[in-house]
Formats: sequence, C-alpha cells, structure tokens
Amino acid sequence: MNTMNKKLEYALMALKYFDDQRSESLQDVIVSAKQIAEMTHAPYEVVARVLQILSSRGILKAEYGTQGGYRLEKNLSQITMHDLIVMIEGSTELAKCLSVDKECDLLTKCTIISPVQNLNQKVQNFYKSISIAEVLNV
Amino acid sequence: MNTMNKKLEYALMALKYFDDQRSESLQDVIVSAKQIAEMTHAPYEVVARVLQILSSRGILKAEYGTQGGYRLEKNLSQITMHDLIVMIEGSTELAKCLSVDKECDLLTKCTIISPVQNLNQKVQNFYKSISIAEVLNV
DNA sequence: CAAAAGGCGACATAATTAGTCGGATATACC
DNA sequence: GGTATATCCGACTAATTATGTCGCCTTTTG
Repeated sequence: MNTMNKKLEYALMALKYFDDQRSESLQDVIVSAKQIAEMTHAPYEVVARVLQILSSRGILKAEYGTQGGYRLEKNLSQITMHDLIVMIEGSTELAKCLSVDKECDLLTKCTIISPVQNLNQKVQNFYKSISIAEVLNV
Repeated sequence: MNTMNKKLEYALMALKYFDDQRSESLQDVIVSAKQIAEMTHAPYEVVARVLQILSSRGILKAEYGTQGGYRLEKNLSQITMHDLIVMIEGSTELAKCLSVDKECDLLTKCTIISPVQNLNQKVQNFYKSISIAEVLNV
C-alpha cells in the first residue's frame, strides 16, 4: 500500500526546507544537495538525484560552481501531489496494465480493466486535487 | 506508485465474479477457488489464499467438501476500498514510519512527520469514501 | 587550475511482492 | 468407511521493485 516511498519523502522534505527558508529570510535562498542531504539524514546521491529531477522539471533552478545549489522556482501551492508523483515515479498508474508501454498480463481475459481504470481515474483526480503546499502546511 | 497489486486485482476479479453470478441467477451461488483461478487465469494457490482472507473477514462464507466453495456474504456497496486494502495488505499506511510497530528511520529528525500523517489521513479518507460496488459497476 | 557544485549512467544491495510446495482439516458422495 | 474434492495454513523460493552506491563528466567560482 505504500504509495509513498523514500524518493517522495526526500522530495517533500527538500521542498519543505526550501519553503521554510524562503519564509524565514523573506527571499529565495540557494541550498546545495549536500545541505539537503545533511538536513534530511538521507544518502547524498539519492537526494542529489531527486533534486536533479525537480530541477529538470522547473520546480528548482540549479546553479553550478562553488556556492552553487538550487533555488525554489515555483510556488508550492501551484504544484499538485499528482505532479510530484509523476516527476518522481514517472507515472501515477495504479496497475502496470494501465501503462501505455505494457500490456495486461491477462490480455483480453481480464475482467476488471474498466473497474481498475475507473479507480485509477479517481485516484489521479484525488492527487490532482491536493497541492504540495496543502500537504506541507499543517 | 502501484497501490494496486496482484492480490488486490485477484480480490476485485473474484468479487466481481461473485457479484455478476448473483445478478444473473438472482441468488447466491457457490464458487470454488479453482473456478475463480480458472476464470482469472491466476495461480490457484494465490487466489485460494486471497479467498481465504476474504472468508476470514466475513466477506465470503466458506463451505467445505465436494461441491464446496464460497458464497458472497456481504453487499459490495457496504465494503469500502479501505476495508479491502486493509484485509489484503494489512494496513493502509502510506509510509512505514506511520505503522505502530515500526519506528521512523529518521527518529526525531524527520521534518515531515505531520505532513505525511496529514496526507495519509487524506488518502485513507479517500479510500474509505469508495465502495467496492462503486469501483466494479462502471 | 583546483575545489565545489550539478548531471548522468551503470551497477549492487535490500526489501517487497508473487508464486510454489507440502500437508492439514472438513464435507459430500459412493 | 474410504475416496475425492474442497477449504485452511505455514514455510519456502523466485521475481520484481526500491534503495543506495560508484565512477566520471560538465560547469562555475576563486
């Protein structure tokens, strides 16, 4: 049942950190992957990879060189959980058979394709209805 | 992201089959694990295990012996996706750190415990709001 | 040009999921 | 009563996925 996974946790922790720093200093701060890794007590390489993804999707902006790092580019109220899940996990498909590149194991014999599609749509709409800001600000 | 897994798929397919049979014959039919396995093209042992779980939770009623099998005991509109997920997967906790028997990896250092609890509650409420009937009847 | 940062691919390990096997108990039918 | 056919249950193996590691590259600052 674990929809949540480590990468998603790290992403949320990182975004929360950026957001908190922004609130405190009233300006966008630059934070390196190393700092985030230390803060989250998570392996540097994994956190770095997550930040790279967020950067490639325009959530963060990367700056190279010494004193480099990332800036938060977007407002967290404008990013949905669905967006984040797609970025981190590649898809929000509930079951493998729903992915475009995979076929249903049971081929034409599956009796629940439309029910699963139905549920999948509900779940996607649910995650689309929740913003990151809404999750973090509790 | 796969909240859905094989056991849940088999459970849904089995419940759909029972429900369809009930609708067609206008009475509760008895169906064996073997029949369900053949119908779903899934391994007999796995399907059998899933049906045992549904039986132990009162969704199905088991009958031993030749001509035995299971009967659908409950109305599918009164079982929620949350119920089914708990039965099959044991818990609906989003993250391991939320389970009562496990501790958070990050101990007191986790910065997103309340956000994750927050999201977890939303997800649980979502699955509690969807009945099996609602998923299957599309 | 060295140090420190991001970017990327391949690999190794850990954890979870899925499936298998063996044997037990219960019931119907001959 | 014995056999066939069911449900039940535990332990095990295999497959898949999630997680973490390593190496090397590019970019920028001082």
